[in-house]
Amino acid sequence: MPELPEVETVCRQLEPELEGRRIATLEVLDPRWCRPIKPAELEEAVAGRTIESLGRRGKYLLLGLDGGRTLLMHLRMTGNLVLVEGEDRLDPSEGMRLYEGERSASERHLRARFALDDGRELWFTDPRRFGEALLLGDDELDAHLASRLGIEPLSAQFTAAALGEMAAGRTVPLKSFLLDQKGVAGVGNIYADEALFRARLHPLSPAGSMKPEHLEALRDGVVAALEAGIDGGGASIDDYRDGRGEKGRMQDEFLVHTREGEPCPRGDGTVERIVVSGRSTYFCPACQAKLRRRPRRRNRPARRSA
DNA sequence: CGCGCAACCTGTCTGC
DNA sequence: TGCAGACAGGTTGCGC
Repeated sequence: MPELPEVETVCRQLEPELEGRRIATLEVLDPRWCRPIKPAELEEAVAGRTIESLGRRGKYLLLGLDGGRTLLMHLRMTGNLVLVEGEDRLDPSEGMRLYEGERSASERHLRARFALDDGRELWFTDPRRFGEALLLGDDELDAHLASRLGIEPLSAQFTAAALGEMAAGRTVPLKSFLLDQKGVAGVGNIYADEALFRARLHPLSPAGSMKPEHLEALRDGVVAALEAGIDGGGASIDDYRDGRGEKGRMQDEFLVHTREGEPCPRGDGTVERIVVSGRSTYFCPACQAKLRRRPRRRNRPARRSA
């Protein structure tokens, strides 16, 4: 679920609220949340620390603590990080009335809870339990991230040339290419589809088949898709909630993702769904032309002039 | 090395 | 209504 725009939204909302706050206690309710270390160990290491920053790298959230350590969190498919207070505590996301003693969905799925020094709480909820947290020293942090993540797509380093270097010689479909976090960090299934549509590129085109104009288009498409996601406050297809427990609006703005059978926004054709490396993939076959695999230039016969 | 796919989990929806 | 099966935003590790 949460891709770069969703994580960025949470980050922007919570950073000003959390910066400078002291963590009174941390309670880890699900041991697999912080595996391999034991909940008690993490709770002790985090309690009493002051939050210096909340940042994002790819789809990771980085909670910077005093003492030179960072709590790295990943929401995976269904994780949420929500600041709750007072009455909201019953259920920050649904506003449902509960029977006496009944636990809300958020409470049932609560994996970890930070109590802050101002009485508010930061909840990590996650129905599917894929989400994770890891406490790292600043030196380990860099190595950990560097081995997993490539270029930040909203940074100046993300150029058509850089994209070309990554794609050179690759036969993977463009869709899979975009999903690889070691290339472009933060693009997931939703924004890969949206970026390819914007770039007018077919999801099955081999990554190495892109010419300079395609690389430009893809760079622009990725940036535009991600910025639209951030502007829309993220996409809530199902579980995603922002840092305040609210749904995003981006799901109403999708150009092709989840729009199977609907007319192409450019009016060119009908959106189709295919499966690429196991993931649902939506595109318009009329305006996203499939590129031919680039032939290796070897013994190319001289072209005849017409 | 590059690539595709199953596995990790739970919840929800569809079709019989 | 009940139940089996498919499917879901991500990442990792394994096999080819």
